[in-house]
Amino acid sequence: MADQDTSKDAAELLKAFSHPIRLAILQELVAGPKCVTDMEDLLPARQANISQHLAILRYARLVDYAQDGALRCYYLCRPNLVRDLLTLVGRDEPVLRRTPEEIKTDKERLAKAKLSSYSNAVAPARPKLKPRAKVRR
Amino acid sequence: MADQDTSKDAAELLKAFSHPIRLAILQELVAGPKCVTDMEDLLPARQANISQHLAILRYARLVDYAQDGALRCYYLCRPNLVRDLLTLVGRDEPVLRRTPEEIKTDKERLAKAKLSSYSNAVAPARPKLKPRAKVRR
DNA sequence: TTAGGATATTCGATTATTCGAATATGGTAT
DNA sequence: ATACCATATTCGAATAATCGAATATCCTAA
Repeated sequence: MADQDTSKDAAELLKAFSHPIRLAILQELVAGPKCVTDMEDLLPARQANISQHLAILRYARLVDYAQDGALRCYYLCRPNLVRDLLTLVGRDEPVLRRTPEEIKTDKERLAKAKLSSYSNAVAPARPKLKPRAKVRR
Repeated sequence: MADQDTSKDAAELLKAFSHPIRLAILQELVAGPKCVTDMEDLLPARQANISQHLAILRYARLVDYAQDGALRCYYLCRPNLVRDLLTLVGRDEPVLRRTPEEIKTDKERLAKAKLSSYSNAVAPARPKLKPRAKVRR
C-alpha cells in the first residue's frame, strides 16, 4: 500500500520543488554556486523572499551554503537529484489514451467490458452541477 | 533566467505529485489500472477525497480513466514520467558538503576566500531571534 | 422507472503557503 | 565601537490547499 511514511517524505521533498521561484533557484544552482545577491539579479523576487525560499530548500536538504565573508554561496547538496528532476519535468511525454478493452486486459479484475465510452476528462472547465440543496448541517 | 513560464508549468506539475495520497495513488497505478473502489481499499482516505485527488491528477494529465460500466478504471497517461519521478524521489543521494574553497574555484566571481565556517544549516529547529520591536505599520 | 452502486462535485471550515514590510543578525571595514 | 553590506527572520495579511459532510450524477439491474 505504497508505504505511508515514504509517501509523506517524498511528498514533502517534492513540495520543496513545487514553486516557480524555487525551481528557478535550483535551475540557477545547477549552473554553479551563487550567493543571494546573484539570485536577486536573476529572479523576479525580492531579497527577503529569496531567503525564505532558500530556507525551504535548505530544510529539504536540496541546497546548502558555504560562507564566504559576508556572502553565502549556495550550492546544490544533492546535485544529481536536482538535475534529474529538472530534466524529468522538462521532458515531455505524449499523453496516452487507453480504451476500456485495453484496460480490461491489463486488469486483474473480473468486471465485464463495456465498449462504448472512454474519457475525455481533462482540464478544460468542468460543467457545473446543479447547486446543492441547502440543508442544515 | 530559467524561463518563468516553464518554471510555473513545471511547478504546477510537481504540485500535483506533492501529496502523500496522490503519490500513493500514482504508485498503485504504476502496478496497473484501478478503479476508485480498489483504491479505497488500498489507501487511507475516503471515497470523496480520493475522487478529489484524482481530479487533480487528471487536471495535471497524469492520469485518465476508461469507463467500464459504472466503474472508472484509472490509468497513468504518462507512465514513464510517473515511474521515473517516483523512482527518482525514492532513490537517495548522499548529501554533499562543500567548503568555501571548493565553491570559490567553481565560481565565476571575484570575492575572496574565508577558510573558516561552512554551514550546518539544516532542518533541526532554528534558534529564534529577538522578538521584533513593535512599530506602526 | 426505480433503486442501488460507483463516483463526482459543492460547500464550508481548517490549516498551510506565500509574500511584503520591517526589522534582526553577522561580517567587515573604518 | 560604528556603519554598512549581505542575508535571515518575524509578523501579518491574503491566498491556496485540504478534508469531511452532504449531496449530485451516471450506469445498470430489477
